Amino acid sequence: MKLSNTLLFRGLQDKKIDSILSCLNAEKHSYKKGEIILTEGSITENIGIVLSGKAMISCSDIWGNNSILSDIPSGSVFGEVYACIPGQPMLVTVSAVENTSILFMNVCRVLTTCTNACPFHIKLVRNLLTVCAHKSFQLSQRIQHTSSKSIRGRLMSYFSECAKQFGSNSFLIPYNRQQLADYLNVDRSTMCNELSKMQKDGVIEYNKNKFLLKT
Amino acid sequence: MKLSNTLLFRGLQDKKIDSILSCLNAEKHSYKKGEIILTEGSITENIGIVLSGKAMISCSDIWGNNSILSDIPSGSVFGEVYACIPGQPMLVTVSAVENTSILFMNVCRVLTTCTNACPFHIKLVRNLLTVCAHKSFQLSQRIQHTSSKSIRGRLMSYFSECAKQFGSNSFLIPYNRQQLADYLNVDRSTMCNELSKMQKDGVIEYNKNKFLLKT
DNA sequence: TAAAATCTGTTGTTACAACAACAAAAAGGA
DNA sequence: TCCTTTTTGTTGTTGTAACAACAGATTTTA
Repeated sequence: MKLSNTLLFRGLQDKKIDSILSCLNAEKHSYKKGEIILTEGSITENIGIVLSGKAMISCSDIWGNNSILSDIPSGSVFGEVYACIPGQPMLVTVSAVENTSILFMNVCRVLTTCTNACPFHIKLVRNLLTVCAHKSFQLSQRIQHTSSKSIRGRLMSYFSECAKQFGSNSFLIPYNRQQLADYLNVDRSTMCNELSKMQKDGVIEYNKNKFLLKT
Repeated sequence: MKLSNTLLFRGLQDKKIDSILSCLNAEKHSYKKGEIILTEGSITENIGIVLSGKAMISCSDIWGNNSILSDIPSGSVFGEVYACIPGQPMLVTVSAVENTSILFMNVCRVLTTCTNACPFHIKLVRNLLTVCAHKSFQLSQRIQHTSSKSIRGRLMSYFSECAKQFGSNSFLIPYNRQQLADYLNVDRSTMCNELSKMQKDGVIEYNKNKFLLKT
């Protein structure tokens, strides 16, 4: 993953990025599939950016129900919310969906006023704002997808968005069945059942992670 | 509502705020209880700040189910996500819960790079980042509160947060019953029923909007 | 202060989603 | 290749939440 291609570093040249990285004490870490990257309840002032692999943000209640808030593909950022609200313990857990390498950065310097107003820092703050807005937007979407009472309604809401984003009625989803169920906050087996029905009803077709939304 | 007391203008002096307002073409508008302020599907590059009254963010699906994402008390900001993602149509509707006056500001200037890097603009961008992070955090919380399968679980999750925020087991909630149900994504009557049961069970006590969480 | 409108609480019925338990298929390792 | 593990799909049962319909309480306003 090239950093200059990410939302966070968009518009910054490689040289500048390097100097920013050292300024922010960037550190690389690796995680195996399933490992926890940031734990619920912990406090962090670092943001992370996924260099390779994939992570996800989730939370679970006292009964062990697991909810996925969003996936974090390569190039995406996490922890920015908590970095921007110093001292706020995390409500969520970030974990590696596959073997993943992460670049952590301490963004305090960029956020506190004491910084010398160098144009790259300012650019970075603006980018961070964009990233934060996108995250917020994603969460709104997730809330929308889980607002329907019925499983079919939730699936359709999610699939509609996928189709829109892919620009095609045929698309891949980044989740397996259990993860999709956790994202939509429903029971996996019941959801599988509903998917079959939808296929029978001619609403969708699917094969593994590839779905076709029939109009 | 004094602007210098808001998160968005924190740390800026009244004089500076005035000059920023004129720079951002700030305009005041008034809305009657129930009126829609921003409609789902529309495009805006303005952010709004509630000067007096109260608003809320909601969305509704094709069946007419209404979901409340968050309330916007006096002094709070809305629309910042869409202002930061130019061209993105709104997924949600903002409406006035009571008679409300709103100050709209066009923040494009602050966001685009062409701005002269005056320190007040930079401060404003940083504040906007904080606001955006808070909004994201609020949405995470809402997702958590609706992740339980049971109504009681959802209520307890929400009440726990309220108690924590108030710093007391006794607290006021900003929603009436219908709104609370829409926030927690459950049926109002069933929720009322559950509230009674919880009171019978000695878990909570309540009177109108005042709740007591018994440990 | 009476009437209207809104909000809250209650009950019974019904539908649908959770759950458990298992079978089949696919992926991963030895 | 076979064996193990993980993932996906199926079925039946059960519980719980949605829904409808209404009564009582509270607020609004004429």
